[in-house]
Amino acid sequence: MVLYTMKKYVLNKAARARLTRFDEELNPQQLEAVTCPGGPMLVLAGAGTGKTRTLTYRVAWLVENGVNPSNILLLTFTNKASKEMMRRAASLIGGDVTSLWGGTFHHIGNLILKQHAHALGYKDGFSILDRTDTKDLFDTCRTAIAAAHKDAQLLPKASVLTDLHSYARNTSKAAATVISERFPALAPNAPLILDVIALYEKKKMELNLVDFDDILQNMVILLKDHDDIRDYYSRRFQHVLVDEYQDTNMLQAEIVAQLCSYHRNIMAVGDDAQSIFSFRGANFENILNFQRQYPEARIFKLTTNYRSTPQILDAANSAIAANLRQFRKDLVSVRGAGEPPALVPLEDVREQALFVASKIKDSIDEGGALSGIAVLYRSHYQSMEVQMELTRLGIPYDVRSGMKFFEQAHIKDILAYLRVISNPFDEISWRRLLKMLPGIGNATAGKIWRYLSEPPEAPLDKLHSAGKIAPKKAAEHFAAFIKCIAQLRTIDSPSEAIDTALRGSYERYLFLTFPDADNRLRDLTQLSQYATRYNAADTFLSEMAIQGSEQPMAALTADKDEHIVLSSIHQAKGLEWKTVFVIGLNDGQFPSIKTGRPGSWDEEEERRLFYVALTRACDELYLCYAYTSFAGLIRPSRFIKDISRGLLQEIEII
DNA sequence: TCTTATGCCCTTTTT
DNA sequence: GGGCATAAGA
Repeated sequence: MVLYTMKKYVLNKAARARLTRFDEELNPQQLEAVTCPGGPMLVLAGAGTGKTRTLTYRVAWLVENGVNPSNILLLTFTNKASKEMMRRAASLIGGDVTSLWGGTFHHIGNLILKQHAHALGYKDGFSILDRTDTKDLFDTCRTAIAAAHKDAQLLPKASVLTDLHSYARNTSKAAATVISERFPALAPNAPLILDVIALYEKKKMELNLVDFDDILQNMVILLKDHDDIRDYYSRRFQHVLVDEYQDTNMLQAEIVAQLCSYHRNIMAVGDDAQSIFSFRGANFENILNFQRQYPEARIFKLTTNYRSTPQILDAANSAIAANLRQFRKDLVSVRGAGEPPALVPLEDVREQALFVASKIKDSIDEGGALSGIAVLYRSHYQSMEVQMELTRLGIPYDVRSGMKFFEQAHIKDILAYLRVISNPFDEISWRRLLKMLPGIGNATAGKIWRYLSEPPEAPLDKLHSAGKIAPKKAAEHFAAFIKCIAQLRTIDSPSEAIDTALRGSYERYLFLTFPDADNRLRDLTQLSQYATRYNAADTFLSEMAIQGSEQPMAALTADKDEHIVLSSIHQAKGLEWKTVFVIGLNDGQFPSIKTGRPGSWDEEEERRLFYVALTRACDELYLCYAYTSFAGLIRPSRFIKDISRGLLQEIEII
């Protein structure tokens, strides 16, 4: 086990002077939470009440009061959020908090797991499966089980199996229970589904692979079953701060409980009305249970909203009021009056795109900042028309939904080269690489993998003789591939490895396969650039898998230009814009088609999502819906009708 | 007959 | 981008 050196943290005089401003810069509610001496605390913070601010000042206050930053753990929903908080905390105290551990559960979990991989039976260089890899592996397991049974076509698709399994693990329930409770339609196939899941778990271990849920589950195992490990980390982290507590699941709540078991200085911040990740096992009842779990907990409430005008806030409060399962807390805006949110009926999605784009154009012409505008929607595909219209008008935008940078085919392809070197048992990546060769499809790739994985020789050592299994058509390409892999084995630097894989074999495939090969090649060159900051492939690969959504490329592309944001509401969480357009507010789209009856649990979650969307806006809010589609007349979202009459202002488009 | 390649649908939300 | 049906190939 690695021991960390604790350096004494000394605060300089200038920093102390800055800190006297705390009571001027925080309201009494925030100040009380920030300066709480310790013990378990739950901060119930409504939308726009300065949650991030409170956490940031808390970090600064702790350090100011002599806590070494390396004894603080800050768990956030995205890595970006924790970096931003750390940066601001550092500037508050005019010191340095870089030794603080901050990031997502998965990020911190990966760091801890690396230290103790052997204790859990992993070999060195395990690969982390991202969302798409997980599905791939489930698909191969599904096919294998299907082949052994006649009625296999009844098996659900890999994506359904992935969700089901993940949900079961995140809620600590048996898969069979989840099937009967949440997927009753699948009940007749339950035995077969359980077989697929069992095979998936077995393969993952054999292939030295770790999926996202493993990271959490392994953390729980390490902390619960290994007294020395729990002792070490729970003593080390004198203060544990958790943001977005309403979106933690069973495993995460358990991890938090274990990590703060020694000092019991836990600060959980959350808002039950913004719990929008229950499909992933998140349970806002963790907030309720907090008081049961820590009976001595102090509760703080933040109810002053600094973000939105009273008109926007009234509409949001009115929208969420229909939810029965919630803590009541009406937020009060301190801002001056503004315009009521606009309700905009439009003929169809095309008109909707035209409206949004022309409004944005007007705003720019009047000198408005692009960075103050966002278009939010329920599902990624709803953004397409708006994207087209913005492109036509030459308005720069950044899309934050759909495929992640690291989930794109060409990125995954090139990383597969590095992955088989780092973890030669990575069947997923082997198959991916093999299928790129002409004439090799699923079946042949499977044959070659079975040959490679046969002991006693290691897969990488057997590769040179695997060409004989491939069809003649692939011979030339296969030889080049073998040569490329051999070359890669001698390279440590991930950046150099990417270049080698590109030149040695991938570039040819890229131009033969993708019409937009130029763009993709540019991405890969940038990826290689980015990789120069890592000197070992496995750290590079695991970071890439875990921080998938962060898109570090965006920062590198030097695209510092102003742009508007198109985002799913889920990804917009925690953010704010001066002007917000919420589009596609039609029943069937939002709430989505699968949503249950009014009053159901599903519907309440969708309504919370709606509430999150409305509360992203500071000054201007547009709620757009279409009244026709290719299918005929469609209805506006039932959530719009929940908002009291008079709070919205209907706009007529001529 | 087993495989690979291709064209045409549709698209929840994600660490 | 993924799933699925179908055409083409070996």
